[in-house]
Amino acid sequence: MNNNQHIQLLINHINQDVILDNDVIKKLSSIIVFNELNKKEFLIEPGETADSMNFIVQGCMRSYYLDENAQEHTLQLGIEEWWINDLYSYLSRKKSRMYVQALEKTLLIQLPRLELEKLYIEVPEISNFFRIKIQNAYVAVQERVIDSMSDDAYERYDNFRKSYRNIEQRVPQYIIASYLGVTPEFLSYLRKKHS
Amino acid sequence: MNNNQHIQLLINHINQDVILDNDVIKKLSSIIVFNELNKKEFLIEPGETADSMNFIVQGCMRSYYLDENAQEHTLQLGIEEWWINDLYSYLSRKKSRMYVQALEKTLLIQLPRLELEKLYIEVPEISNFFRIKIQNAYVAVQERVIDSMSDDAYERYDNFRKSYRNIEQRVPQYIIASYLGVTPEFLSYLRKKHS
DNA sequence: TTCCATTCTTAAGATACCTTAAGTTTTTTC
DNA sequence: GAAAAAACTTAAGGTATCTTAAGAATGGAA
Repeated sequence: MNNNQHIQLLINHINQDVILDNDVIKKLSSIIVFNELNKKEFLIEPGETADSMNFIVQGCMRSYYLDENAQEHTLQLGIEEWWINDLYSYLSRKKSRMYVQALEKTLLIQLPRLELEKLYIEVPEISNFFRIKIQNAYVAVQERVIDSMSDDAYERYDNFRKSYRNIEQRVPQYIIASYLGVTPEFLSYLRKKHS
Repeated sequence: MNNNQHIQLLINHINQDVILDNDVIKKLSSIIVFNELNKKEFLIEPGETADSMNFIVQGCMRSYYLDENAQEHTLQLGIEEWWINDLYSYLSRKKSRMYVQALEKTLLIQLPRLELEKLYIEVPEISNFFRIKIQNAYVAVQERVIDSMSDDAYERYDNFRKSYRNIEQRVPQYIIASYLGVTPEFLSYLRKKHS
């Protein structure tokens, strides 16, 4: 695949929510930065500030943080046509406390914050699109709070498999466990019990 | 207290984040709606759509939802000078699945969405202010996900007391339990054990 | 002031989930 | 293709939290 096809993937994705004309597509294309990450490579590490929106063209990524006991907790997973970021750092412009990492060799389209914000002024559709994305991110996080309070671990795992059918096979189980908030051993036990 | 003093409370609150001149204050004042709720009265119930931003002038409120087993789960608590809402419903304009309820006789200042959005166009400071509030809401929810994965129930209770010192005394313990994600019996047990 | 409803506590027994440790399987590296 | 590293499984024993049920304390209404 060449860069034009990659850009087309992004345009099609955005077109699902708002309509972009050719002029806007040209403007948007002009601020795109491609970034290729190897497996296990970090896009963001604690102390850095997230300064772009990141669209996965090809590959698989996650964001996670380490608690006081150096335990990993995965906050977000993403594959092709998902956005990945530390949205907190991006929005607040403060230093991240998280890692954003490639789980496979991954190709990203990045939209730098400063140039994107200039585009918002000229192109309300782009502004609307990211407003919707940020709303969705809020809803997704709130859903997790709700789930973590009302569901037990197996129900959460079951929900996860339904919502992320394509992701499950590509991600090690210990990372799924760290997303669900259980130990890998307990997830393994649950899988056996319900199989 | 009279309405002008109540409006002043809101203005002072907003002034902590952005600077409003007299002209803006006049415009903002003109869209304010006061709303008084009795104890246990609902501001929002499932099926309704949140159509205003709601600032607590006096009183205490919470938002919660019921899971499949009719268990209450408290998502947000607020007292004087806090905002309370179902932000998901407000932002997405979809029907709420939550209750937003007064825990005491409560006086609100409401800013209707349609008029507020008109103001955003004229007054970027107001738009910025709510952008910051929504960012903060996102961060707060994400903090809860992180806490629920890394802390045990007593740590969460301890964090809650530090963050919401003024709220703890005004809210029944079973509601705090439903915020922390534990049973009231277990919270009672924890309090005794650590006292 | 009394009564009824609401909230809080206590305790016993049950369950979900964790810790540790060891062995097995799969993936990566050279 | 062999060796090393990473990921997964199993199982035993422990801890955190829940369920149920009953009684005690508190608060609101008449």
